[in-house]
Amino acid sequence: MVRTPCCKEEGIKKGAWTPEEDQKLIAYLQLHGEGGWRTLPQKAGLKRCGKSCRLRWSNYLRPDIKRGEFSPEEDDTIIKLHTLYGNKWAAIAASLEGRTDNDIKNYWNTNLKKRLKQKGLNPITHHPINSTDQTAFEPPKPVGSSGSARLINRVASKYAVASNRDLLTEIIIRNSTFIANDSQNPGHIDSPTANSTNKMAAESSALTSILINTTSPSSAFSENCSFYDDFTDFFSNQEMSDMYKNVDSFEFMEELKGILSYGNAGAGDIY
DNA sequence: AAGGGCCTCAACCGCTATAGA
DNA sequence: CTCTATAGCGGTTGAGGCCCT
Repeated sequence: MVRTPCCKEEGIKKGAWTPEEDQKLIAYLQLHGEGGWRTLPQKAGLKRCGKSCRLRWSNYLRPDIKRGEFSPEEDDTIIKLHTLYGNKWAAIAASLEGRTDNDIKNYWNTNLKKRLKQKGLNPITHHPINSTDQTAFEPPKPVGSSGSARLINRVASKYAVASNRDLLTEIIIRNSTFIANDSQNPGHIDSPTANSTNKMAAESSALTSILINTTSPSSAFSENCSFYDDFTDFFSNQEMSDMYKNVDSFEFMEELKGILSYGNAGAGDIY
């Protein structure tokens, strides 16, 4: 399709916008509203292409744009949504009021990506770097699998060596409690078709089974782990999907990483 | 003080999607 | 259905500021 170039005409200014240009654009848009970007520059007295005007407005001048530092809550949201969406900046921006996709993209590339790397996580997959266990570290599936169960698989196979069994037990059970509570939240799951007590019992049972039966943890967790399988007996696909969206895997991961002997996995059993 | 390297982020580029004539 | 204008998206660039030597 042949398109008329929007920014290649003679006399079109490029580069940083001056305060005068901003004022002209704001004044015009306040008077006439958004739209008609192609003819806007001429009408507003700007030597810019329409696209440049639109971007300047939508990324910088719009009154509802939030500027300044990102809060820790926003950081968390971006990281979590990046796990789900990847580099879909517009989708991520939709969940952060006042932030533009450009802002988030820049912030990700300059801050969050580095932060994940420093924590030993691959910023693309969000999985621990240098993992060789592809079974346990497969990319997340958006539907039909439980984030928490999968996470436990990963954590267990990677970090269980030289870990403190009691702490691991406590954390996983707490995480299971969270899931059970979440299932009772009418905003998340349509109806409590499965008894949440049974769910917790199933999870605890699966967990106990894993912990008791695992004597060579690095392979046993991923190869023999029945945790995910047990989950599927008690949760519908929709519930699994909802759980995946809502379980706070990153907090969970961070907590585990702080406690387990991360990066120091030598030979040994869970003790 | 100078200058070189690094970092940040606004802006641009190229492309696709969508609406409407 | 085709074509054009516009909107939107994600990747990339480069100016300017900061920091370190």
